[in-house]
Amino acid sequence: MFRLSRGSEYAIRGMLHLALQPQGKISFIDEISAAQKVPRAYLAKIFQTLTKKGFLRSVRGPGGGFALRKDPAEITLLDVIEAMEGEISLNECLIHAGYCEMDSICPVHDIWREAQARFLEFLSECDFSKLAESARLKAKRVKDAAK
Amino acid sequence: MFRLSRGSEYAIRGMLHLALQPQGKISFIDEISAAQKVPRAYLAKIFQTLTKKGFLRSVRGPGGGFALRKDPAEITLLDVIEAMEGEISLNECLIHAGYCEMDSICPVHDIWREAQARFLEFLSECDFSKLAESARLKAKRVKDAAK
DNA sequence: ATAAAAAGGACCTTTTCGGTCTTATTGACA
DNA sequence: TGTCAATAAGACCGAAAAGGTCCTTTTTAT
Ligand code: FES
Ligand code: FES
Repeated sequence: MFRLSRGSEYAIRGMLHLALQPQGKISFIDEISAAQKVPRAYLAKIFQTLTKKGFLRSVRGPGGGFALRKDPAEITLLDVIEAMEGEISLNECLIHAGYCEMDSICPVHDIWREAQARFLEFLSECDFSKLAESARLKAKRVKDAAK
Repeated sequence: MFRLSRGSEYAIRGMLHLALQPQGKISFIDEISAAQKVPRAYLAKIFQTLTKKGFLRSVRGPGGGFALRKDPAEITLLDVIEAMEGEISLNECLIHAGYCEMDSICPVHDIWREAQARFLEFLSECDFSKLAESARLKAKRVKDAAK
């Protein structure tokens, strides 16, 4: 179906939520899953893997929760998506050179490579400080319009 | 996993095979599936749907087979992929406006829309006459190198 | 000690993928 | 007219992935 997984989407929404908090603030899963409308248990699992991958800092025990481990500007959309889905390749043939015996003949190969490169580049240009910024702008616009 | 389906790949390889034949030449499934290393029965099914979608012309009975129905230059990669996978949208939220209640707030939405637009544009710029052309070039290069 | 959090992992249902197989049709040709 | 070579149509299937749930363990603030 060629669609990003829900897991990635949830991960991104969750991280964005954290990026919008005051720096270093610990939020807990319940709050985030409610705010972002993501199933609690699922989000918990997602945050576990994001923690293992080094994007989040987790604190256990009462008052515990999650916060970003890195500067939002240091985390790109691509990073998060790859953390969730593994390395992205549009096509089996792109996974490792040599997988496809037709490499040297098949002209579609080059198209995939180029399309993928552009796509990844675009995603890697988008970091969470930018996302947070534009989320704030959007929220403001909505508020202003309501007045 | 964010990968194009094999179905699309096979479809593209099959169409490319046809695009490389002299115009109007009828090829049969057996020949194509052997040349492109695609399971015969599967390719047959794929060609059925490509026929229904108007990309191929099919001829039944002895000596029957398939040929392109349109000028190769009139068929783009995007056309074929969409024929196989349905309309592409990177994200559930992009399928129809209004699906996602967070449209007006979520900043990721715009990123998806843009990324998708670029991706689709790229694929729609690649038609089968170009592909055939570069396939011929590649084949020639391989042959020359073998000398 | 208690309770509030995350960590870890087993398990589960539904959907999609990537096919196969069987049974029609169709039509060229002997 | 019968036979055979081809596609058409569609039922069916196993494996994998998506998208979760649930339960137990560990940590830790109070
Ligand atoms: S089929 Fe492998 S690169 Fe085209
Ligand atoms: S969550 Fe729907 S657009 Fe971002």
